[in-house]
Amino acid sequence: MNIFSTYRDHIEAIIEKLVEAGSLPRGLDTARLTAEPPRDPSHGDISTNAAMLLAKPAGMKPRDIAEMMAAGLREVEGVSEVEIAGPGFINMRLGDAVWHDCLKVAIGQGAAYGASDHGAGAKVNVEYVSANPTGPLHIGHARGTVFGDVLAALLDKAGYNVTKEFYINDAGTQVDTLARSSHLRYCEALGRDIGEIPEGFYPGDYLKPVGRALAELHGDKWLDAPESEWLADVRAFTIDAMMDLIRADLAALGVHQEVFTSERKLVEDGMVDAGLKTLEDMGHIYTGVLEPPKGKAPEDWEPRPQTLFRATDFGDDVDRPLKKSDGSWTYFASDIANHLDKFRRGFAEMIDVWGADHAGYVKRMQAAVTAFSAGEGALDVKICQIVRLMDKGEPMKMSKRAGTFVTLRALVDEVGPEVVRFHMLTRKNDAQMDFDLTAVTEKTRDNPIFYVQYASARCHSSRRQARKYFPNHDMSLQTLVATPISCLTDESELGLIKIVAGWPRLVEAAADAHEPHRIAYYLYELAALLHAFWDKGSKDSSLRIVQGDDEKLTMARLVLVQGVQTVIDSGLGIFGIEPVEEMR
RNA sequence: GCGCCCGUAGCUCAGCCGGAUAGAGCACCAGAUUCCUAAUCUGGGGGUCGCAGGUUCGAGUCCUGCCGGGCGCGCCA
Repeated sequence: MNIFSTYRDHIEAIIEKLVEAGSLPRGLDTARLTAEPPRDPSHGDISTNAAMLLAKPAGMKPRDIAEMMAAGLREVEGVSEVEIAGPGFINMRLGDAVWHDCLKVAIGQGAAYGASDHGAGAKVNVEYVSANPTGPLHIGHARGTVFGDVLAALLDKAGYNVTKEFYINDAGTQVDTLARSSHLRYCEALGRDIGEIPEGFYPGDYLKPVGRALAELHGDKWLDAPESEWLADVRAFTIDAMMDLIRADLAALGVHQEVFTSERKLVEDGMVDAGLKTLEDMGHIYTGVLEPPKGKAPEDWEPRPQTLFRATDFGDDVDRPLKKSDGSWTYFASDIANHLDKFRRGFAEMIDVWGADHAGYVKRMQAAVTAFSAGEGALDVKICQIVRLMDKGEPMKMSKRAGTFVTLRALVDEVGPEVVRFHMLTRKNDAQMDFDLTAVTEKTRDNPIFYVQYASARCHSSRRQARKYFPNHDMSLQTLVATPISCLTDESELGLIKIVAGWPRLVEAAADAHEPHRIAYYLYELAALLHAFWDKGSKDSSLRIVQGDDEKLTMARLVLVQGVQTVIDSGLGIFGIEPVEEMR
């Protein structure tokens, strides 16, 4: 149940009645009609723009429409007060009982609270991480990984049918380099002195075990063999090993993706040829010559006829090449096949999470999706800006020599997966952000994850206290749901309840906007209200949660606390974080 | 040269597909504290929302042009 959409329905019904009565003209468009909490709570609980929205098409004054609607709204169950304000806002106040009901519904649903069928089970594909399989994940992957994972969880919560996908870039020249590097380690494992790892090879120690495994499996048959004999086998073996490494890194962060699509396999299975054939049949491919980029022409640039995709027909700036000069497909070509494959698997809605350095690639990919799906498919690309790793307010230099934090795993080991997950979502994805190793583990209000967890701990603490005072009182969820709570009328109590009641709406809005960071801000706000309420109890003991001499009031307050806990559980659940019960 | 992203308080950032006097945290100043604890709370000062136009009942939010910062710009992925 979403209280705001419930009242939006009431508003629409009233408009309909006014139309029937001839007070408003027929055919009014109410798509942009809102029923939302006003920014300033003193204006009421729910505000609607209906009168202002309808004024022009109806040819009437906003305030006249507002007057008519206000009369109707006053009759709606649960509405205690209706006011017309400003240029024609209609502000409603709801009776306490409405909010009390919301609270009961919330705790009754537990951690599932906020889940809805908003997405109507529509299939959505979220592709994220998608790193080159050439080594362990590094710090730069952290943000996009967490972002994609939590966005997927958020969409799932909002009622979409979500698939979490990893696209393996295993078809380019970089995996040949990987194979050669791996072969070097294989030689090393067989006792050959390889000296320093030469330029142009991957130097990481993580290839040593791969070399040893190759030696064990294949003996010395590739020791002095020409590359053509071992490259494919070594490459396949090493990519598998790297993917195991990456999957382990992801698991350490709490990330588990379901589908891993191999670029190489797409190419080998002929998916790229078939996909591009589709585009060609639609007339979106031609052979032409591109202009050199202005201002920054490559030195060896020379005009050359190429196989091009008509990206300019779909909003891109220039047409994009699909084939390299050696005749093989470009990365873009196989990525088209990748997205076409997803589309054919039933995903009309696709979301890709990319790093900032890929921003220039967005338009062409969206153009391609629009082209091959004839406008039926939609691709949203979420660009995650870079994260500056800091320590005590100073940027950390990340050279491989000095840096112990170049790998994602090292970061997770240092501060814990939950801190990484939460902190990466405390900013909009397209804003740059800092990750301060010291600050994220500090126990202060400045550290959002701590602040929220502290609120969770206080909720549990109050229950523990209550049990001490009333050891015989059943405090199960069933009992709490049946507990009378009409005594919760203090402003701070109702404020908390309203935030709890607003949770389903927030989940829907965050899901629609593909903006998981809104969850973090909401939880922070909820925590702030709880801490404020808690502190009020130390000034006015009648507001303390646990009232040693008033069992009924204590139980009612526990319902409130349970509501707060429910939202924290639900929100942290989306983040993949376990709420704490105590912080001692 | 072109494209994308960003520009809101001294600092770091929110601002819910245009809405009512622009919000937090940090820092600074002054106070509070029997439940989880000075790890928290209350109050205060502080902003021409980069600049200039435009769209309309109404713009931090949409459009155009500038300024400043970041990223990218055939045969890398």
